[in-house]
Amino acid sequence: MKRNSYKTKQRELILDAIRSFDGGHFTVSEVMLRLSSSGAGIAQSTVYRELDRLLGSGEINRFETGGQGKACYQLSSADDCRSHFHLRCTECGELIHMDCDFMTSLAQHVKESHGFEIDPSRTVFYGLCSKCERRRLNEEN
Amino acid sequence: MKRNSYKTKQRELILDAIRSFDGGHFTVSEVMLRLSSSGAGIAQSTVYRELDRLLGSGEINRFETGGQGKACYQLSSADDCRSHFHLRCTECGELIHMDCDFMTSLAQHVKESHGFEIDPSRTVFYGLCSKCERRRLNEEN
DNA sequence: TTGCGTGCAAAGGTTTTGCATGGCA
DNA sequence: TGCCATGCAAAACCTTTGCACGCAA
Repeated sequence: MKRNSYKTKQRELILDAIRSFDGGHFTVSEVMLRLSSSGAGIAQSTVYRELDRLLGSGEINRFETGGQGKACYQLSSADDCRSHFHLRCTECGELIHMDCDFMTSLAQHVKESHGFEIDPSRTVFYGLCSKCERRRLNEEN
Repeated sequence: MKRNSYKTKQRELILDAIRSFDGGHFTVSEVMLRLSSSGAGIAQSTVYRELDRLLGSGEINRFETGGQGKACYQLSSADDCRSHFHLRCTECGELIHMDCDFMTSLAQHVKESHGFEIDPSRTVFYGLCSKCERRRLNEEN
């Protein structure tokens, strides 16, 4: 038997909690919150270890939230993530899915000119969405 | 008198240390190292507070290095930050700085076609560096 | 029975904060 | 003199790790 082979109640509960975010992003503390409000007494270290495992097997993705804050995770889904990139607004937090040929050539360019194989499923562009940029401009006046 | 008004020896020394990185990136601990090797006895909290101040006044930028590691800073210079993106290898963790015109047109495209203003200083591409990819290919055989 | 998984607590590392003292203006 | 800036240490925060016990197979 190798690792990741046991089916335990904790793993089931953690997966349930993760799925309850409906494909959206979540942090460790958010998972903990859902677990404890469901009455499950699961240690934080167990959550961290389980997320590491799911990360390793590709079942979830982890992206960076910026700053020294908490790590942000997301369930990977079949059609998701392989073919497109994500944009996250640093102001309102909205996650935008971007299917775009330009990105394909971007990955190609980075591969050819910089020898780096980009993984779109793990890459998030940070910046300002149009709504927040407009609002910010208005506030400046 | 408002804040940021006093000229102190510590500020001068910290600025000197920052400039000694020659426009390159640096972390708080690296700044501390240079300071202490110069014989300056400056508290870490002072460095943090000074960096916060410089960040607020726009004299330096902070970008996301990924993971829960240390924050990475860089002196802001007019030409630098527009085309400067980062690549992080998910295998070995190496952070690669990529100065590239292609990225400028990328940002332009995303802005025009998707209405999203990318902030290069906060965006990190994740994937495999050439070394790790080669190693992985070798291991598969 | 075997050894992976879990819980608990402590450790680890970076960043923040409180408070008394020091120093610029 | 008035206050901001500093130093020191403790706290806060997220994450990792060590170890003994529990439990799936």
